[in-house]
Amino acid sequence: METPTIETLCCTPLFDEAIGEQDAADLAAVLKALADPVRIRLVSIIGASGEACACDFPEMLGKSQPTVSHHLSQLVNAGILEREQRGKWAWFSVNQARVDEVRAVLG
Amino acid sequence: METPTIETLCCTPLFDEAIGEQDAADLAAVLKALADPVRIRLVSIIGASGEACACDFPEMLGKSQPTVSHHLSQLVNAGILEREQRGKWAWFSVNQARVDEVRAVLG
DNA sequence: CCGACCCATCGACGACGGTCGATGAGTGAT
DNA sequence: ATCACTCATCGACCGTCGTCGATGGGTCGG
Repeated sequence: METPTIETLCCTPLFDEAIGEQDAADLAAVLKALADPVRIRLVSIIGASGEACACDFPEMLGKSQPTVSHHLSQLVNAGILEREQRGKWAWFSVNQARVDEVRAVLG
Repeated sequence: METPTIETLCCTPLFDEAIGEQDAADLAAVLKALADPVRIRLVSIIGASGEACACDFPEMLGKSQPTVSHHLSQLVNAGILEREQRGKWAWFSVNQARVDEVRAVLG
């Protein structure tokens, strides 16, 4: 060995990797879907109400209808919301299992 | 009243607001700090190791030193990591209380 | 069949975020 | 004092994201 100096003493005992690179990317994707004020309020309102149709959100949130639709899509794609079409209206509910999944990883 | 038609039947019983607008913004800020693959791996490694100095991260993560420093700052600003200077080295540890805070909101 | 309504998609724009090379402040050893 | 080393900050680049107006596909009532 070539004369080990002080820098080899810094931090050798480091857990190599607690979470895999792929798992980290997957978790980041879900968290990114939640990391927006509008989307948090959407999940909060829908969760508290059990289910809700999209028609009320633009006024409640002060956002345009396309913007709300965009956010709802993000949440559905991330598996956080479920979407169900009822005639003219689109109804949404929270996929609690998915939320619990995230909570579990943080523990 | 002006002849209530079918659209008034859509979704009147809606919880007005489960989470405040300000609280939503605050929570979004913390989640945004976590919503990145590199930062998740950082928190994971540091959490599993108890504490860790910044010197090993560039090689472990395959990212440049400025990039790692940038991500560590984000996490410290969000209150997720604690920073402690020890001579030349900067040591980081996980603020578990902050993480539990997030977990609690998701429940 | 036609008009009204709900909602997703598209296109565009401005703002934000991750990344890196270069630089500088601070520390410790010689 | 000088040098080597660690790490934060700066400036720049470019991709991503939140937002909205306009458009279009579906659904219901008349």
